[in-house]
Amino acid sequence: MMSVTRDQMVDALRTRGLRITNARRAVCAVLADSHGRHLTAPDIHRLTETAAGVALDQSTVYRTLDTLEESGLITHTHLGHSASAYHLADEPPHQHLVCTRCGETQGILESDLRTYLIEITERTGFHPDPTHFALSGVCRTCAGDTGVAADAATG
Amino acid sequence: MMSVTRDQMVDALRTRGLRITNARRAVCAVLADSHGRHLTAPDIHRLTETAAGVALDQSTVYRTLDTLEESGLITHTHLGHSASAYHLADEPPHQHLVCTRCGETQGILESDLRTYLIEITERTGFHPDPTHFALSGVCRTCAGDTGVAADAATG
DNA sequence: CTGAATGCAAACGATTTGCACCCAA
DNA sequence: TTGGGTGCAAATCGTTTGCATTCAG
Repeated sequence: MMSVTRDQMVDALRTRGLRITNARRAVCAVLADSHGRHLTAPDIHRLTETAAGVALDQSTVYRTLDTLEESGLITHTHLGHSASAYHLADEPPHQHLVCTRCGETQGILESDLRTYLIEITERTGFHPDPTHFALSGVCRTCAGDTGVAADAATG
Repeated sequence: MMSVTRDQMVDALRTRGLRITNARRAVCAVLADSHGRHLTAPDIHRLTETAAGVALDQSTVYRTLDTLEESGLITHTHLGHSASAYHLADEPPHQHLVCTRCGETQGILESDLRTYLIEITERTGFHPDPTHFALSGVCRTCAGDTGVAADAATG
């Protein structure tokens, strides 16, 4: 299942009447090549130079990410610690689960949370979007390690 | 329904063998007086001077908040934008719902999300703690304003 | 040619840290 | 008395901004 290519992203920008620059090509290339990993802005900044061979200023990276997000090509998620994570918008919507013990992040599809989303709306009238924030807790492995799962305390 | 008082917090610190200082008394006073509002560290810093009449250094505020959190008296939540929010730990555990349109934050009790929590654990083995991160979406009012609720897009 | 993008440098807001000084116990 | 706390100043990290320069269209 191939996701968007760099050229498709670039085309989308062109269609929007935006200019196609080396900076934008490089950032798109890095994101198109991210294979589902969550990259932070500093990550992307590094990778445009390392992987795409284009040295950009950090401000250009941030401005480009804003542009891509406004164009609907990417989204970002708050994982809590430090920088936020950027994804291709064409990945299936999912919520991130961050383990407070080992720090690992896994995803759960938004479609798997149907019951939850409906429950919140019924109780509060609020229509939730679980993709924008992570959810913390204790992952299967860490819970299994100690046999304790109840102390899913704030970390 | 009265929540913890400043003196109860201070006593808890004393019991833990920690020293009782003006700084700690002031921070506890501000928090005990927060009445469920979510205060950021900079808020608390300001309030210790404004409301408690004690001028503290910001680093002292952060160190004190860490101490209170380690002592189990408070918790913090990521609301996404800027600083994180601190609460008394004796408030019933709840997840924050942040509206991407009007910016308002409401809470939903963790106990009301039982189905959700169980569903996630069953599907992934992950034991979630919904209190540490907010959840974004569109609140009842904003959804009603436009009649549109489907575009609960990341904001 | 001309405004949209970029680079650069500096600012910003939240948070952290090293270190000398001070006060609670 | 003494080390746990504090203040101060500076550093760190992510992110933003003002402004002059450059380049895509």
